[in-house]
Amino acid sequence: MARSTATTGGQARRIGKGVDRARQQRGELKSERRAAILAAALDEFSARGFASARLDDVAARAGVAKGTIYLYFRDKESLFQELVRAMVSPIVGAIETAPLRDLPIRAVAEMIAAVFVREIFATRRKDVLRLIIAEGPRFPKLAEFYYREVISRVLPVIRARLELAVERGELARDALARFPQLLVAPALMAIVWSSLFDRFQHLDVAELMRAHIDLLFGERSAP
Amino acid sequence: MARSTATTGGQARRIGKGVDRARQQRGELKSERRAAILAAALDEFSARGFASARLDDVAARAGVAKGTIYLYFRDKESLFQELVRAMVSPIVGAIETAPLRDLPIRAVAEMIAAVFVREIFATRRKDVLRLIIAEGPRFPKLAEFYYREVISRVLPVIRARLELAVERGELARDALARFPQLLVAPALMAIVWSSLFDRFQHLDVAELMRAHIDLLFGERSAP
Amino acid sequence: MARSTATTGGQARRIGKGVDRARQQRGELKSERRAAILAAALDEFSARGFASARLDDVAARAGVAKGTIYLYFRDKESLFQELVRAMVSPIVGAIETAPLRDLPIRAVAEMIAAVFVREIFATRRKDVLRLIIAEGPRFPKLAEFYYREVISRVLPVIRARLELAVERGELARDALARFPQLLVAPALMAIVWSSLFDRFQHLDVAELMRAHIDLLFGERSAP
Amino acid sequence: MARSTATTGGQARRIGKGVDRARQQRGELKSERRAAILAAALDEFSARGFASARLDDVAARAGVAKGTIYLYFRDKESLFQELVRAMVSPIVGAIETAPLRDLPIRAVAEMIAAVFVREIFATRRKDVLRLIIAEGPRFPKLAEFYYREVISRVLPVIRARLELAVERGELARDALARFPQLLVAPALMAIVWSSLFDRFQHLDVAELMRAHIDLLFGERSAP
DNA sequence: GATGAATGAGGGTTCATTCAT
DNA sequence: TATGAATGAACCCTCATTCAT
Repeated sequence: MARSTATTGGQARRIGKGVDRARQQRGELKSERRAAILAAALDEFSARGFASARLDDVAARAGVAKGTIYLYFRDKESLFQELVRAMVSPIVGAIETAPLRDLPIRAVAEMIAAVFVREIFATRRKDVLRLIIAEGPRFPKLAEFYYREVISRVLPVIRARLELAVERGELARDALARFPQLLVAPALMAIVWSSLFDRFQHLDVAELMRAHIDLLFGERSAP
Repeated sequence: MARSTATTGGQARRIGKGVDRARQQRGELKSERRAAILAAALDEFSARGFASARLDDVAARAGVAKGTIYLYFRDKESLFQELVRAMVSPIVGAIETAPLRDLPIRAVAEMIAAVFVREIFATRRKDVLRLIIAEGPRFPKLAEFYYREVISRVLPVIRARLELAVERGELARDALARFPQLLVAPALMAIVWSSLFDRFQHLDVAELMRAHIDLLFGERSAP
Repeated sequence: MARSTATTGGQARRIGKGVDRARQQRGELKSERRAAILAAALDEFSARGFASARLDDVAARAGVAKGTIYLYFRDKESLFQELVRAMVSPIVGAIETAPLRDLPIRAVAEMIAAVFVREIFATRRKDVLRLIIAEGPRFPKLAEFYYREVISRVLPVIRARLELAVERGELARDALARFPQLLVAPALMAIVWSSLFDRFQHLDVAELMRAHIDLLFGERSAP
Repeated sequence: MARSTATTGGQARRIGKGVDRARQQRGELKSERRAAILAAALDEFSARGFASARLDDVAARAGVAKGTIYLYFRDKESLFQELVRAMVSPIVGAIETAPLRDLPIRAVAEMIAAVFVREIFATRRKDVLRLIIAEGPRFPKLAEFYYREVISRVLPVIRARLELAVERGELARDALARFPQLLVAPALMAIVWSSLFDRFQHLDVAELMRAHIDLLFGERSAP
């Protein structure tokens, strides 16, 4: 969140005027504030849901006045949408650009599982996904955004690789290629389970994903 | 929903006076009203979520006055909880009492899938599950109820049968027995996908479940 | 405003049941409440203008809770529009149905002046007119309503009578017939003057109107 | 608007140094900014009324930052008052210093009408008058200012001339002398009508004023 | 039991004003 | 002097809940 300091600090290194430093600091302050509001919004929306979250609380948590939120976001819904966008957008590239063709299909699945566990389940993005699942039906634009930016970009790539695996004989059946959703269903289960039932019965998500892959591709080789 | 008729009819069996008939009719009326309110609540909660649903709309849809809701339910949250209870409770028995031991493990899985598609996905219970997924984090009691009444009763039964399958050699691996969640993850995917993305890309849920079972147990035999 | 009591009392005379009396009283209460809110709104809008008037104050003045206003009016603007309509509508008939043709033109003018002084200037309608003048430019619908309901119905009647006066030789010039606005301009002056300058210099409006008529039609005959 | 340039230019006449030129230019800039803010304020106040006008919009229209307004005016109300003062003050002199005694009374009335049409109705001053009429009741100081600066200076002059006309036999009646408001009532009508009803029915104000004078003083002589 | 008018606390949003730069 | 980000009081409107009838 405060990484920008280093970045812009590097850019402004040799300028050194007061005015520029002020401008630079103002720019930093602005994006820091924006980030603080987004972080606070994620906390509040996660804890209470969109409708019940109060901008008063978001502002207090972000350490700004209520009106300040409206300097950065048009309204509550806008804040929500931008929060989702900001968290979701960076994640797509990883899979899209991965060299899926050159790995064995099992390694592909393991990579996807690992990315999910490391980049989503272990981070705040898990909460964002939960929000999308929970609020999507009431925010058609949100669901559409997620479909367009994530589902429609990631799923075809996975399906293509699965079809290739069928052609290559890596997979005996085309079931997975026809329903790539089956490959990621356990990830969804992990998110829902953890938010609802983990306090009653802990679910080891990394192990769940491994078991899933074992089921699909046979026992794993020696680690 | 109209099952209550039979129940109260039984109680009033041997009385048969006009007054009692009135009382009986009143009893029927009462439970019909209650059912109407619950049905309307499901519609509204499904469409707008718990926080955004308005009791005004629930009352209008149920054809009663707003105050009447409070004659049957303590408050909005109570209505929500009782709605979930009323819809969830009847479903557990089916699996609990099924003769799982006597069926091949694949047939067990097929039965579970069939029950899900027929009794949940094709009914309003799908919406109830969606509500639990979406609102559970904000209603710990609700999540607990669902865990206690459904998860903790159904999952051990399934797991026991899966463990038996491992013992019997029906299953080569214990992955599914260790994580019976993997067996039902596609059902969760079906519910979430249908509520978020079906308008962009339809998902044939029955076929999804079949493909899932093929993956787990090998190609299906001739029907 | 409380005239409705007599009316409905007459209708319900011979029924005399508690239920009906309750219903009757509820109806009365409703229209009394509505009237109280309208009266309070007139006070507040007059004193502070539309934008600065606070519905909190309207509610307090009417002796109801803030939310109650919304049971009777959609929103603040609606309350304002209905206030104007309720006060303006009853006044048109008087001139429209008066037997203008049978009176000398001077008597017609005196009647109009008398109606203005008695029914508008001496009543709350004066404040309503002031509101229309002040807020009309920001409420095109309001100006249109007033034009349609009052101006376009009253002015042509007056003009027709003035044209008849020219034909009959009652008037030497057609100036007034071409610009009937000139006949009522002093009424406008009275309203504006009284709201702005009366505390500095009192304007005797009845005498102003008489002087106006003297100027137009010559010295008045013995009263 | 740019008259201030001449004024401050006169002060700096004999100095002529660079510094002073800078100071002079700064002075010009200052009063230009002030003028720009006043012009923008007139636009916004006219379009939306005092309470609904936003200083944000005034600043944007004037091409300055919001805070800059507060360098020139104490607060929103102050800006409004000074706007009215700046626009109203210059107009009084014209009538006060006109050689009313030497013109026939009809010519006096024609002059007043001409000044109104040319200097007020055809200019932004019309909007200022409309603002005074609309907002005066909520701004006692404003009404007082206008009464003191305009009404109490212009009306007595007109009245005196009308009384002289009665003495001289130019007027048969003293009605106009007793109520000089009657002379200017059509001007008020013109302003109000144009702001409310002109889109439904256009009013030819010049012709209205001519008809008014015809009514008061008889048919006009050949032009 | 049933009604629905009434309540009033609560929250989203606006905007005049301030002040650090 | 000029800026414009920040503030927070104010206000409209909603809606769960109550209660007289």
